[in-house]
Amino acid sequence: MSASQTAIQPTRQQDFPEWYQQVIKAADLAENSETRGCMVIKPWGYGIWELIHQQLDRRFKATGHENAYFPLLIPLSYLEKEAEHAEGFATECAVVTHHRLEAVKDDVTGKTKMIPTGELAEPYVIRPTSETIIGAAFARWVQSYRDLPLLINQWANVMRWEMRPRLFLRTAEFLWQEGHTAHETRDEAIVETRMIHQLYQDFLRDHLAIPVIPGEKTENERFPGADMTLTIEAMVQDKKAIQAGTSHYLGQNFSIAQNISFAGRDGTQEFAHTTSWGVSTRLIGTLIMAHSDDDGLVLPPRVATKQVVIIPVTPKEDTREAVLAACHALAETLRSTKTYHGDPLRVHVDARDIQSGQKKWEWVKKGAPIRIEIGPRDIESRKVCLQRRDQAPTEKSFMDKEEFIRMVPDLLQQVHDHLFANALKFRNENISACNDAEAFHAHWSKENPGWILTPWAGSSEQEDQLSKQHKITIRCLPITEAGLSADLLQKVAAYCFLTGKPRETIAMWGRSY
RNA sequence: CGGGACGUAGCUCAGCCUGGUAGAGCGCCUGCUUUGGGAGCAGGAUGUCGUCAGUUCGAAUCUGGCCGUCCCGACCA
Repeated sequence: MSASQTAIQPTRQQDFPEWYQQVIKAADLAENSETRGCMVIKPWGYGIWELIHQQLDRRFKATGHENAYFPLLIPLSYLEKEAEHAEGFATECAVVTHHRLEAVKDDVTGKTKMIPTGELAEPYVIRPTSETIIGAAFARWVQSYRDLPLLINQWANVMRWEMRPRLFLRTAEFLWQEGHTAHETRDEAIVETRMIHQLYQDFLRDHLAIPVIPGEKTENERFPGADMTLTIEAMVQDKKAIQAGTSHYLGQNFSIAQNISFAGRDGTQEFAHTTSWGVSTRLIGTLIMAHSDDDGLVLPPRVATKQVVIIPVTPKEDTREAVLAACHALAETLRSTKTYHGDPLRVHVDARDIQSGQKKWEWVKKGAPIRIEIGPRDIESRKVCLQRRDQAPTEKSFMDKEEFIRMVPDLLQQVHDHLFANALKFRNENISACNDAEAFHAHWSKENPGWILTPWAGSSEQEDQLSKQHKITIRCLPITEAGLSADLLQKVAAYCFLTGKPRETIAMWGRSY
């Protein structure tokens, strides 16, 4: 392969969706399975999820939540209880209708086929989300205001029969966490909804190096059955939006439908206020699209299963043993003495008997944050050859070994900060204010136009009409204290150009995945 | 779910129009050479041609159903 070529083809510029798929393949993250719309998550991809899981789980527990597990199959009648919710998920539910198979021999071909039999009296829906079945449990568990708040999280798989699957971003089955909480008052439930919203923002910033715009969904875009949906919106490198996490205040809709009621402080029966919130393996798709480049995956250090990869360079047979020993010794020192954000460093020595150039490119494509090469000359000079994934693959620097050991956590943090800064800069460059109809329509005639902010006082119908016309949505009504610069916000006019009315909110529009 | 394209070796694809039971490149294995770089040469292995049926003496090739993938649309917290 010639040196001028990128490791991934096509490039982001040439064909972004195809580039995305090629990165997943080159980094060995996941593949399509025989089962329609479902993915096989391979070890390098699953490792990212394990780290996301582990690190988010700590935050959930630190804020008082406990994990539990509920059934995969939900009685159809449960789903029917909340009408809006049922309607919202109706078109993407997989349904289990039988409970056994019968072997039937085909007289013509002689082959045995398994035929479903034993039809169920009541079908089960494979959970698309668990509000209803967890709500049913909550109804039993909550008797008194003393049982509240009830703060539960579940790590699980869910199934939504999507028409157009895309690895990680939209698959028929995906992994996620779903938090479900019940509270005594509206205020407490809203505090919870907002707290998790903030937790997600912090997590994406501090762990995935992804800046997000936090905001509220419009009624059109809300979770079916919710009174309020808060979202975090990430911009990826083709300037589209990805809804990366949501936190819903469900009001008393589900508690009334499912009778989650309790004896209040004054002895009267009251309905609980519930919330739900989740992030999924979609985060992996988001981080791929946010950070990766034309040479493959770029992993933020905290979710890299191998943060430092040491590549022995063994040009001569007689120094081979010494080089390998030095590599293993360095790895062991790093593992046992250094930490990054409280976790022991994850260090890997790639001692495979293949050419070191090939190894290097493999780790470039897999996105290892730091690569270290050690050869006979480096041992002699007590240096290491340092390469960072946030820099060009050809870039290298030599560093005193002791200094490197001391500096590793800082270097990882530099990689993280660099990724975040780049993503933030890119996003800020691609959000603008728009205050008149002509500019608004012109904006969406461009292929990759980025997001715009507009004053908004329109109706749901008007929102719907504009969405259909330009294949856009109001990504959110941004929380103005967070995410967006005061400069930019000031540029949004006080009157809605669509209606002529004083603006009620600011709307952020974009195309999305 | 509608419109289009496609499904042949691990990957990318040729062969199909004009039916005679499979090919290339890359990858893989072996050997030699090379060695601060995804190298070179030589040899080798790998396919019930998505699946089920039909037409035929004979199907990767023709016909139909089904399944899947990709693109566009609809749908999508």
